[in-house]
Amino acid sequence: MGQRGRRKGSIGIKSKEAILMVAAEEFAEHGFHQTKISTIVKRTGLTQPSFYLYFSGKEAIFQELVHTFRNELINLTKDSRLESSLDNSVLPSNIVSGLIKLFEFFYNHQHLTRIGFYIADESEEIKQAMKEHLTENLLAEQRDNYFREDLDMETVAECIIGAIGRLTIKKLFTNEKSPQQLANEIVDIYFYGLQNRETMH
Amino acid sequence: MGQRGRRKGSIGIKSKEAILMVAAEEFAEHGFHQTKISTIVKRTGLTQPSFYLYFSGKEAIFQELVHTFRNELINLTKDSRLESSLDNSVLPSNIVSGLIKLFEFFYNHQHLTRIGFYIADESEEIKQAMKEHLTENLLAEQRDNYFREDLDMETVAECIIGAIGRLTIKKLFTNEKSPQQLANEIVDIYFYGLQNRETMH
Amino acid sequence: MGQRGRRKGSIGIKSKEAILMVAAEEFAEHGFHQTKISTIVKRTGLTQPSFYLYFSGKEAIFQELVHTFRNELINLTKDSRLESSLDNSVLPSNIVSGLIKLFEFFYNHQHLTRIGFYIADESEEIKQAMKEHLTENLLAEQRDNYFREDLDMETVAECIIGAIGRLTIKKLFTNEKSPQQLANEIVDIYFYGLQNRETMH
Amino acid sequence: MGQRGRRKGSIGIKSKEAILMVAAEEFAEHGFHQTKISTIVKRTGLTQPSFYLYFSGKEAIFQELVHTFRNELINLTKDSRLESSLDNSVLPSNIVSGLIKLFEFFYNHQHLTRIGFYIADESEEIKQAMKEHLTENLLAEQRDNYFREDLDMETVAECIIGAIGRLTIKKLFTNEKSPQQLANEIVDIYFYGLQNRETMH
DNA sequence: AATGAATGAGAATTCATTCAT
DNA sequence: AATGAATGAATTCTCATTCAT
Repeated sequence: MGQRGRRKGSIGIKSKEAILMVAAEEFAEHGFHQTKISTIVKRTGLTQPSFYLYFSGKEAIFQELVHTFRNELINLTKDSRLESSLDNSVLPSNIVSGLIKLFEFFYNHQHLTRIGFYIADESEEIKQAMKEHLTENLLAEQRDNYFREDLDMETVAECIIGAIGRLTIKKLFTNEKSPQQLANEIVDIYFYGLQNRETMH
Repeated sequence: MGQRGRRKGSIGIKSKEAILMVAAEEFAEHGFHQTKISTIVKRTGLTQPSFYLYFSGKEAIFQELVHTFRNELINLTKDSRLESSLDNSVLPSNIVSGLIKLFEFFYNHQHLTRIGFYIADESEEIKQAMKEHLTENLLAEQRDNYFREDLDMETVAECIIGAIGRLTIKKLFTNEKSPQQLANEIVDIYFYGLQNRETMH
Repeated sequence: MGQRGRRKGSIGIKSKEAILMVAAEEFAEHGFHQTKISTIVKRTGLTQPSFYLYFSGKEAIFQELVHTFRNELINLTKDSRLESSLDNSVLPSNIVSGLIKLFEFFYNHQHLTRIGFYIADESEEIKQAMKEHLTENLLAEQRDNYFREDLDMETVAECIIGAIGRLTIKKLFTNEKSPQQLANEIVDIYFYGLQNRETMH
Repeated sequence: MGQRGRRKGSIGIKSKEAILMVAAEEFAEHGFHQTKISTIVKRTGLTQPSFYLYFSGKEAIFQELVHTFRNELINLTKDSRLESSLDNSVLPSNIVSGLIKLFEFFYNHQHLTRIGFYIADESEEIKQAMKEHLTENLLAEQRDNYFREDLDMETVAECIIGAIGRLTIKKLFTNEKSPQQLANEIVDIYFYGLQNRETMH
C-alpha cells in the first residue's frame, strides 16, 4: 500500500496481465509474426527481460491468449446447449439467444476473438469444433423434422460459421449491428431463406 | 526448329514462371512473413540473385500474385453479371452457374485463392468488392420481388461471402465436394432456408 | 563505491563512444561505402546487433560524426569572429590566432576532420559555410582599407579554404608543421604575397 | 558501311569509347563505389557482358580513365615548363599563360578532372606530382630573387594547388569564371598579396 | 520484481562478374 | 561483337532471447 497504483504502465494491474492485454491488442492488430516483443513491453512500460519473467517466449504468450479464447468459448457453448425437447415455436428464439451470447462474447473480447478466430494456426481447429457442435444441433433438429431432410447439415453448419465470422468482423466490430440484430438476422435468413413466397406462382 | 529463336527469350520467362509457381505455393502454405525467398529459389533450382532478376523484391512478387488473382476474379464476375430480365424459374439456375464458375476458378487456382482470399492484406478489400457486386445483384432481385423485402441484403451478401470462403477451404479444396455440388447447395440453402415447410402449420 | 550507481548506465555510453571512435577512424580511412559495420563492431569488441542498440544504421552514425564535426567547427568560428575595430598592426596577429585555433582543432580531431572535410557529402556545404564566413571577414577588412580594393574576396576566400585543406592533410596531419607555423605562413603568404619587393624597380 | 552509324547508343563511336565516356561521367558524379557497371552499360546501350569484352573489370576502366588524365596532365606541364631565363616583367604573364592552359584543360575534361583530382585514390599522388613540379619552378624564381627568400616554397606550392583545386570546382566548372580570369586572379593574389600598400605606413 | 547491455541466428538485397550461345 | 541468364560473395539490418546485476 502506498505502493499500489503507483507503478508506471500498470496502474493496479499486475505486470503479467498488463502484458497479456497489450499483447492481445498487438497480435490482433498485426498478427503473430509482425508483432514484436519489444513493442509489447515498450507499451506495457516494461523491459524485455521482464517479459521473460512471465512468459517463456513469444509462442507461449500467444498460446496463452489462444487458450483463453478457446476455453471461454467452450464454456459458452456448454451452457447454451440446446435442450432436445423443444417445440417448434421456441426453437428459433432459443437459437437466437445462443447466437446473442456468442456475439456478445465476441464483442466483449474483440482482440481475443480476432486472435483465436483469424490469426492463430489453431483457429481452424476452433472453428472446426464450433462447426461440429453446430452440426450436431442442426442434425438433432433435422431428425426432429424441424429442418428439411434434404440438406447436408455439415454444409449448412459451415455456411453459418462462415457467416458468423464475417458478420463479426464487418458488422459487429464496426458497431454497425448489435449482437441481437445479428442473431435475429442470421436466424431469419437461414431459417426462411431469401425467396419471396408471396409472389410465388 | 520452330523452337529456335524462341529459345533465348523463353528460358528467362520459364524461370520467372517457375518462381511464381513455387512462390504461390509457399505463400499459400506459410503466409507472407514465413515465406523465405531463399526457399523459393532453392525449390526453383535457382540462386537468390536470380530472383531479383525477375522481381524487385519479396513484396513485389507477392503483389504480382495478388494482382493476378484479383484480375482474374474481376474478369470472372464481369462475365457472370446477371441479366436483369429473368423469370423466376431461371434465376436460381443462373446464380448456380455463376457460383460454379467461381468455385471452379478457386479450385483451379488454389494457391492464388488462398493468397488473395486469406493471406493478402488486400484480401479484405477483395472480399469487399465481391460483397458489393453480390449485394447489387441481390438488391436487383429484391426490387424485382424475387427476394423477400424485409431482408438486409448487405447482411445476406456478407453471409454468403463467408459461406463461400469456408466451403472453399473445407469442402472444395479437400475434394469433398465439387463446384457443382457446392453451388447447388448454397443456392438451395439461401433460397429456401432450413425450415421444413411440410410440417409447418 | 563512488563508482556504484554510476555503473549501470555508463557501460552503454562507453560502448556507444567506443563505437563512435572506431567508426570515425574507419570512415576517415576508408570512406563511407567501404567502411563495414561488421568491422567497426569487431574492432569495438561487440557484435553487430549491439551496434543497432546505439545507432539506427550506418548512415546514422556517419551523420552523427559529421554533425559533431560541423557543430564544433561552428562553435570555433563563433568565438573567433574578428572584432571590427582593429588597428592595422594587430590584424594579422588576430587572424593568426584564429587560424591556430582552427588547425589545432583539426589536429585534435583528425578523423572527424577527414570525414567532415573530405568524405561527407556535406563536406562541400561545410566548406561553403567556412568560405562565407571568411569572405565576410575579408570584405570587412577590405572596406576598412586594410586589403586591396581590386581583389575579388570570394576568390581569395576560396583560395584560402583550398590552402587550408591541403596544408591540413599534407603538413599538419603528417606532423611536418605545427598549427602555429601553418597559421603564420598562411598569413604571411596571403598578406604580403610572393613578390620580392626589395629587388623591385 | 550501311552498318556505320546504325548501332544503338553508339552512333559512330566505338563501343569501347562510348563506355569510357559514360563511365567518366558516372564516376565523376558518383565516385567509384557508387558507380555501377550495370548503369554504365545501360546508359551506353549495351549489356554487361559486353563491358567485359573491353575492360577486365570496374577497377580497370577506372584506372584507364585516371591514366588518361594523368598522362594528358603530364603532357601539359611538359610543354609549359618555364624557361629559366626570364626577366622580371614577363614572369607573371608567363605563369599566367601556364595556368590558363591548365584551367582550359580542366574545363575541357571536367569528368576526367574530377576523377583524377578528387575521386581516385591516386589523386593525392597526382597532386603531389603537380606540387613538386610547381615547387621546383617556385624555387627557381626564388633563387633568381624574384620571390621572397623567407618563404617555404613547398608550403606555397601546397597552397596554390589547394587554391587551384577549389577554384576549378567552384568557379570554373560552375562557369562563373573563365580560365583567363582565374589565372590572372591567382597570380595577382599570390604575387602581390592582400595587403593594401597604399595606406601602409 | 526488474533492468541495462548484449547476442545468435537469420533474412533480404546488391553487385561485379561469368557462362553458353 | 554481343547477349540472356545466372551466380558468389558480401553486407546491412532485425528480432527473440539471455546474462549479470
